[in-house]
Amino acid sequence: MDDVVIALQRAVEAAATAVGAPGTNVQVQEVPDGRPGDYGTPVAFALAKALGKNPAAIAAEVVAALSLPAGVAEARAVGPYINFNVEPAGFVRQVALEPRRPSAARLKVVVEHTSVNPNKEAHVGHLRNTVLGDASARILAAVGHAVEVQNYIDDTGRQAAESIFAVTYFNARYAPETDRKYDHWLGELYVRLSAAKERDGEAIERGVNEVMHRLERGELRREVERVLKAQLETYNSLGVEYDLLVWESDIVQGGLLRRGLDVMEKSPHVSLPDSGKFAGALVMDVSEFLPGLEEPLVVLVRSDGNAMYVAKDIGYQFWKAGLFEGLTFERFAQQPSGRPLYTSSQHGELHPDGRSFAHADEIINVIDVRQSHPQTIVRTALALSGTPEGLHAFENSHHLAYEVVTLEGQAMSGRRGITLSIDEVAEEATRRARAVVEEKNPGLADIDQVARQVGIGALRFGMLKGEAKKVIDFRWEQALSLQGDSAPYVQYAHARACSILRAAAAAGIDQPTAQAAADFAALGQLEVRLARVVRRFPEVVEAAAAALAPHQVAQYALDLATAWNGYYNHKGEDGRPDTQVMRAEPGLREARLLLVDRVRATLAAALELLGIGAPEQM
RNA sequence: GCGCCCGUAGCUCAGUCGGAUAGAGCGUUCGCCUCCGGAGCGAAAGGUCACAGGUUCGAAUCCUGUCGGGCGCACCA
Repeated sequence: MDDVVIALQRAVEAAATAVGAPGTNVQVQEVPDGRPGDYGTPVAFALAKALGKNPAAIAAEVVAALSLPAGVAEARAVGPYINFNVEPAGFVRQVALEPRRPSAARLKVVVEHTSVNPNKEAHVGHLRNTVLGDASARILAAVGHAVEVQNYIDDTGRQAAESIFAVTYFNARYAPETDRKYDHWLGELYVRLSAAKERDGEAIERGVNEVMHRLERGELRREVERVLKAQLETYNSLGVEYDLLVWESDIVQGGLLRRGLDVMEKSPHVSLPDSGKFAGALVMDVSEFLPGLEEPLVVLVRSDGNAMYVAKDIGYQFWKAGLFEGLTFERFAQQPSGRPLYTSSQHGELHPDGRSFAHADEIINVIDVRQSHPQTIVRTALALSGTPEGLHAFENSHHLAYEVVTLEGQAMSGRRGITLSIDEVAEEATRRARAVVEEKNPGLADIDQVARQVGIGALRFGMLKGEAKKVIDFRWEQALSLQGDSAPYVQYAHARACSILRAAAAAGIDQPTAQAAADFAALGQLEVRLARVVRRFPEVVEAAAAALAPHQVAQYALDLATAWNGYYNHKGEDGRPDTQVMRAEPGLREARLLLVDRVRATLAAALELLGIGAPEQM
């Protein structure tokens, strides 16, 4: 059987043709609570204009001309609206047993996220990036894309150099047993070095510069890897995994920078002025694509011969789009789920384990909104390259910009000590969740795991439930809340459904048994309302993927949990519960059970897309 | 100065393509476990959707302007 909404759309279109308005675009939407009907359409408004009659009259006419599709019980004009009631039996049955899937896309999508400087522990601002990127990758994969997650390692930057130099400068030695986690330990040295610049600036400058040169030659890879591994531990503990680490030093040594510049140098927009402000530097004129800029010239290579970050990124983006090769890879680690993590490497191979990287149809860069300007310039370079591939990459690359996370209204700053690490927050979140689980459910077997799922879930959800372009001011009570608009609210709804299904299993009712015995005709309006929300899931996922907006999935999860909780607690006119599942009479019981099972699976799927666990008990 | 983003309940936020009475959570007040999990549910109170014009049968949503706030405009990244 066709999906009801699609069938209704077609039926109304046919009726519109019959009353003299062929080709009308019909939208069918859920009827707001308190109005008659399950689905409805405002199409009469549009027809009124075309046909020169009033909308209510048209609505009546269309109703008369309608031939109702299977599964729809009734159509009626409600003022200018045309509303429909579905047949509960068929509708709920379809929702429960024949879940729709998102339409299958099949593009290669490269998502770059995290990309934290490997010189200190990651903070909650990075958490937002990572969680947003991770959820986006999951959602894109859910609609059928082949997603590759890359994490860019800026190992040749000043920040990495300062941290590494700090170790020798302070003659520090890391003691794994007694010292803090390595990235925290190193981060502290980094801050100390910044402070020491006041009295010993010149020597530190010399030392840092020397380290930078060694980094560029890839000589200090082990040192960088050590911090990186500590950072990855943090992300893995949040349920975040990657496919590939791309090192900036490899981009340079592997020739991506050179090849990118070769392409750019052929562009008529790129020049090497021999006089003026930019004498001796390689500059790109972006005015054609970015008009109105005060300074339309962007430096790619400085007059001293050093490439700007933008130039390296251009090479990297070209490579992502498949304009050229240049990187080789090797296996780096096995991640908790078993998914292998690869890394770029000077002595790797092009196709390790038969894998192939980059060659993206679509490129998504998760990076904070303050980088919008340089991101735009990098993207513009793709267009200015003058190559068809570059133009294609330009059209298919997106900057997923998100606003910053502030701490009590203040911008985070490691140097000023205004910062909050992910590890610290995650630990506290888990601790709080554990206290609640112990109180509510003392005998729970895997309490540690559940506390993690709930605590980390709350944290992730807090980062994802709103739009990316809104600033998040981090506050403990809000970020770690276990009630209200939160992950635990959704998880609780899920656990509640699981509990009913456990009772069913104990009574010997499994899926096939339930399907054989279910009497969907016994269902009513309450089930239709719940099923209506369930039905929406695939379109929500599609929309979230198209808009790169994981918050739409988060909001949906809340909607579904609310609908389910409302159903669960519903009382009839006599004040007694009238939606019980296991205490309902046979037939009705099984039909409700199947719907509850679908609710459970949908809640779990929505949480999964957000990277949040769905414990069966909590 | 130029550019981008934001402004919806006391606070934090939802609100695809313009559609029905603008919805949640937190906080406040009241009610609900002799009923499958009360981390829940129901109800009350709380709104000139920043402001002013415009388009439209219809605007929180689209357009223009104004006012507030944030961010960005390096031979840094």
